[in-house]
Amino acid sequence: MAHVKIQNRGYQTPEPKAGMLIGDVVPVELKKSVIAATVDGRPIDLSEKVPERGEIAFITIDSPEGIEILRHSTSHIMAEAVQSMFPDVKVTIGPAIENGFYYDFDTPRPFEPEDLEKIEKRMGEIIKQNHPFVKKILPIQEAVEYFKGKGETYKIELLSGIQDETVSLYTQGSFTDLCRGPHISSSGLIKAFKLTSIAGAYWRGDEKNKMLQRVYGTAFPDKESLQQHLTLLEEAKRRDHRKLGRELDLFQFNDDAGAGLPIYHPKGTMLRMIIEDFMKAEHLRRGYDIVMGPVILKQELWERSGHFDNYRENMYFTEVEGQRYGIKPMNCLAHMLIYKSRLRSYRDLPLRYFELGTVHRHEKSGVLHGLLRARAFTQDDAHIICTPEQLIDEIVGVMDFVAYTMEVFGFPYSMELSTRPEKSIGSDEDWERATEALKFALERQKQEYAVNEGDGAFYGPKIDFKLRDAIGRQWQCATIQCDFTLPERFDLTYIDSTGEKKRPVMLHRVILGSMDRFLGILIEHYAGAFPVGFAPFQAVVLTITDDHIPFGQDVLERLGSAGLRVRADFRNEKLGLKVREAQVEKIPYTLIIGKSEVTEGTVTPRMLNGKNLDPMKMDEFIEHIKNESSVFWRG
RNA sequence: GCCGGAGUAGCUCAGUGGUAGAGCAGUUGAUUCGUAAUCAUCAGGUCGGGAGUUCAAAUCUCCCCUCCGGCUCCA
Repeated sequence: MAHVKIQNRGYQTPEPKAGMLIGDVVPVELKKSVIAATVDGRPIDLSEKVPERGEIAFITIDSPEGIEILRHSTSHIMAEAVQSMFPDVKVTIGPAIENGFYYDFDTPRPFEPEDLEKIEKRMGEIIKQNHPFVKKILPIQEAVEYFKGKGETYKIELLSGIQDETVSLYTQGSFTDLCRGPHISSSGLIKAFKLTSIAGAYWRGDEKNKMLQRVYGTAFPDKESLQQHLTLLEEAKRRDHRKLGRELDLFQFNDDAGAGLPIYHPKGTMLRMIIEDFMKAEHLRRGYDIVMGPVILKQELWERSGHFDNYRENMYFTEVEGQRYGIKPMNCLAHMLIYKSRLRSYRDLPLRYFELGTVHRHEKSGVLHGLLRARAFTQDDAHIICTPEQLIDEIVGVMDFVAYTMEVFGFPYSMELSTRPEKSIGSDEDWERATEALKFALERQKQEYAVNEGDGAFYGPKIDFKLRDAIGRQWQCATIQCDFTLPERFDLTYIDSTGEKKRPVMLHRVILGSMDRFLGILIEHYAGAFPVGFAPFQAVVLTITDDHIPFGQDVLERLGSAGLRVRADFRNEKLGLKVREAQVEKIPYTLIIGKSEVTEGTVTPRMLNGKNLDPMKMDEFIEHIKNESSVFWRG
């Protein structure tokens, strides 16, 4: 046993001897929290024998790996509970996922919400019995026979895809599952779990396959962390932009208008306008030209671009006087036509066309989700047309733009490179070149990034940027997509320094992505309490009695003409009510006008945290707002 | 599109086959008030839409629309 090393992190570990199990060498201090181990990084059960050689490390229940194992084991317990309650249910797969686990079942009768409670209760009973998880290794053929006997056809299908000679089965209580492991040693270790929802899910994620019933749940090392997780879910509900959008009177979706088509109310429009104005100014500053294209373009143009073949099922079409038109799902076509409107020299390049372009995409009905997934939305879209030599610098320029914008809005983000998908156009060489360019730019900037194989757009590879919001959720916004195909299809050319006709390359890119979607993210990120910079109203003037209205009127006019977004509440109501309503509306500053303010000629700003600033002159308040508004100030 | 759940007043919700309800919001009136809800008054509904069963449907059945949670897809 001289070759076994135990990573003990300062704990006293028993000397490994022949015949000992991994569980036997766990330091006494860790007995309660260790649920599995690794040998040379390979996960392994505590019930395995200590190996001849290798380095053993322990996985505790509160580590990320430990929690994953705990959840995976809990999914087995759930499958046991389900099968004991509904014997004609076939089991399929049940992995741990981010924040929980699920198990997919093929059941003749769909589960109902009430079933969740019953399953939970049964799971509680099973856990109380504290059955050990027992691993058994057997030849594949024996495993096939075993599951055949049980009628578990999905397991047989899974086995047919496994190349190894042997597989492992785990048994706890009355339930045996095909599983790689590892698992917790005994079901009694599950201290806190909850089943959260039921959903349909296709077998192996393919919509051609049968739809199974998926039960979602989660498990935690202790009750407190489970409660913390449930509180976070509540918090997400509280921030839901669909709810806040209605409460704050920002926008609506209307059955009569159509699903997925946002309608912006005055305050929502103001919010968008402020952000759009900022984006326009920033694009001009960075050498973009602002352009505008029509919403519908002839179908033949979409055929030429490849959208008709590759994107048709997502497009709306219309016919006027026998002429077919496609409603744009992307903004590139008009931009191509602008480029082609005259002969271009290499001296003109790069050309950067920016459009706040409103597009329509026919998204499947089940995927709509407020502003985050709509059928009409406006992109902060640009197409950069440049020489192949300029490509890398242009990509870096966009990356810099994204970095700046994310900083302005206060979002951290990460990056992903997506490569060629199955359904795509263009030559292998072009794809290779484009992918290399993106990779090179990322590496030149020394940026960390993940790779998503096969996840590119149909016309080219892309870099996606994912931002992280206040409660840790990730959202995709910015994207840079390389395109060698559209310049080809539209025969874009420029004259280079030798007088020769050359083919330019093109980048599609967005920074915020969809303005609508970004707005939804902002609403959830700030829980509706927007920073002064882009809050629809920055201040509301409240009078205490009618005597204070004339001065209140002065304040309103003075601040308004200075460029502040301010409104008044001069109603004959008690101050408490007016303060409450301003608070509920989440207006950053409430300016209360009473006797002393009228006499002193000041305003006393109350903030959303309930605290007051010292009374100040109006000019001081204007300056205060100006400073706080940062890049959004346009006064 | 698929699976499950839901749709009752502007909003949040109660109402399981027998006369549609509450709170908030709204109206009108009184109150002139110093930091999260003053009191009273009146009004408000093709119970998502259509068809069917029944003496009788918000309630039962079928079709459609929309929303919610997922799957697939995606900004």
